[in-house]
Amino acid sequence: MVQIQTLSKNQKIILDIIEKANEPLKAYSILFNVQKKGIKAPLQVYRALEKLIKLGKIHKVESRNAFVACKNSNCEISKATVFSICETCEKVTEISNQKLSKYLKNFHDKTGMTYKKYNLEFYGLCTTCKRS
Amino acid sequence: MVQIQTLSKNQKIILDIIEKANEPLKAYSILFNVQKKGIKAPLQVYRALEKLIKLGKIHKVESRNAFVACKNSNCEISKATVFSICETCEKVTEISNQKLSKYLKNFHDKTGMTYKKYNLEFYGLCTTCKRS
DNA sequence: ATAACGTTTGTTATAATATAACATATTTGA
DNA sequence: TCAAATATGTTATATTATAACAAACGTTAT
Repeated sequence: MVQIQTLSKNQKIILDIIEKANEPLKAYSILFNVQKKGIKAPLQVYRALEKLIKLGKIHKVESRNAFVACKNSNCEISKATVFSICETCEKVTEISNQKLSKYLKNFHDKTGMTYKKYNLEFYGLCTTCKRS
Repeated sequence: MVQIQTLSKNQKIILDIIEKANEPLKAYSILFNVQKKGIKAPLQVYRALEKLIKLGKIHKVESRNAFVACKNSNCEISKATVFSICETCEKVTEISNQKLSKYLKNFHDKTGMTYKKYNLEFYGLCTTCKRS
């Protein structure tokens, strides 16, 4: 049975804000932005974020404690994320590279551990910051 | 000139605890453990952690806000980390795989961004937890 | 030796990030 | 239609991390 997931009110509001932002958003900055829409408490934000992550609509950029909309797998549940992060301007880009994905999906270490998902973050200098 | 880095008192104390632990340690759990040694404030811990990371002696497991000793590059500054994390027992292992390291070191995306370092975290089930 | 510099320490206060616990409402599905 | 699952609202609190300032220490060049 195909599950068509409809988002709840809070989830829609929060996804909308994250999608419209062109940078990763922090939970409390999201909270600030949605207070006029009736979402008053951190927990309401965190609960929506949790669900949106589970659905693959957004990702958490772990090293930055920030959240970005998924640009790659349209509406699919994505458990494999790769980001490039500029350490100067903090610009974050989700990388979609088939070869890399395939390589990582098939990676297995000596221990025989099964990997269900991964998160890879590259840190460096973006082309703009490299110039200046 | 080769710089032989000697650690300061606090740095030694904190590195010692992290090295002796067989699991990632949280900053405040480290703090609790070193209070008998005179380290009383969070900032003292965080400052030592920051330095130890810079020296490559320890790594931060970003998704867990926890710190582990570097098992791989003995005393070298390590900017390329790969961890496997069991989502059930939370066991964390640093992975040292030459092929993977080489692959990631040479990776470059379309944008031309220069990567100085990366952090990769695999999540899954370790062999022990798989059995039960 | 000592001045100058960078690093480390100690300390208090506070900011930023995230979850617990409980009551109620809403949606979904057999 | 009623039971189960999901979502909401709310208050309180836990956890993680940094700001700001003053003092001590360590290294190096004179």
